[in-house]
Amino acid sequence: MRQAILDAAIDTFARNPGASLSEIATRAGVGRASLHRHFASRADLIAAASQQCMDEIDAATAEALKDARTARDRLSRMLEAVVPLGDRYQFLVSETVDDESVRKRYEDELDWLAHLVDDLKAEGVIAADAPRSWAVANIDAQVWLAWSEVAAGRLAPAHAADLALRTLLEGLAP
Amino acid sequence: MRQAILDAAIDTFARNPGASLSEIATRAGVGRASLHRHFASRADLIAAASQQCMDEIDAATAEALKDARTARDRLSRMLEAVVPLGDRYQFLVSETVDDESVRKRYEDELDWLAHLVDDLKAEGVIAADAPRSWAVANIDAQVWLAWSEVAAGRLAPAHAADLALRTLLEGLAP
DNA sequence: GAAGTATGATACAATAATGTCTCATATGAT
DNA sequence: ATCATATGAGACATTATTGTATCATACTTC
Repeated sequence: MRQAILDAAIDTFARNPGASLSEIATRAGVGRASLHRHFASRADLIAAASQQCMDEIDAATAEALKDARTARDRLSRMLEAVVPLGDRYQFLVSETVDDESVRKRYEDELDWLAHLVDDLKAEGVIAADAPRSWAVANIDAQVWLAWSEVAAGRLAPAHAADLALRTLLEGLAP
Repeated sequence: MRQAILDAAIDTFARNPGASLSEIATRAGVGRASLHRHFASRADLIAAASQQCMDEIDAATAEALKDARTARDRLSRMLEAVVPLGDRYQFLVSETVDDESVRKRYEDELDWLAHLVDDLKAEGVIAADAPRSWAVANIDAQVWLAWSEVAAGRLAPAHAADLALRTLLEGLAP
């Protein structure tokens, strides 16, 4: 039950940071009193959800990257790991999360991506003239795009990360 | 003043559909009483903002597309017209807007994009094997990406649509 | 300067949301 | 079946938000 509440919170708060706890409880299929039994306050729920999202992303990323040798390898593996967690990302960047340590951690993540972009340029995977922040933003966007197309049933989970990588590097042209 | 309220509403509701009217008023730099003088209720404010966004997008799109001859031309001109209105798009797809006629209009827009994708494939601009919904979602994403990079001052407005088009079709590779 | 209009701050009533608590019922373990 | 625990529904007090209204002050027009 606790996880159902967290999942409902992540999903709902990502799109509406002002959503009521009643709405979260309803979406989780539990009573509001039960929600309060698991999470003493709104802030507690958000903090727990934030922690879970960050832990999941960190674990998936660390596991995926441990054997990566090239920057391109890192990018590919990162996408494989993170696309299934697109909704977790979305929650963390939403206005719901207003915690300084989460902010810091997210900024570290962006920093890591920026360095990855630098390495991709050095390897000639990404064009040297592509604005760095533009490349970072596009990587982030592909994560969410792939996740939401899978969630909508319009894309097979097994192909999502590959398609995101291909679109990111080669675009949609033939 | 009325426009300042609408702009604040569009900007704020896009990210937090549950934002309070006090917050909107503050961001608009007006008193809450003044907000109510212009918009009798929350729903009225949202309806007016929705109408404005749709009108702006429709006008810009119609103007941009009137001389387009190829599908690629249409795409390029659509991006030029719509990137500066990325925040308007974001507002319309947010959970704030819960109006059936707006929903319908947005779906018509997606339908138009899907047909554009078909034409782009027929012209060989987009790969025939690219999933249709994937292409549509990527076009939408590039609008928002370009808009937000410009808003953050990381991208020059004059280059945004071009960069979006290039990234969409050719990706980030050299 | 005078008159008319607009505005922000504030108060108020009504409603919604939050956190706390109780109780009848459901669920799980034995 | 019995007992212990968990749960949802609802009540309650408090806080936040919304819509309405008032008033002193600011602003605009002449």
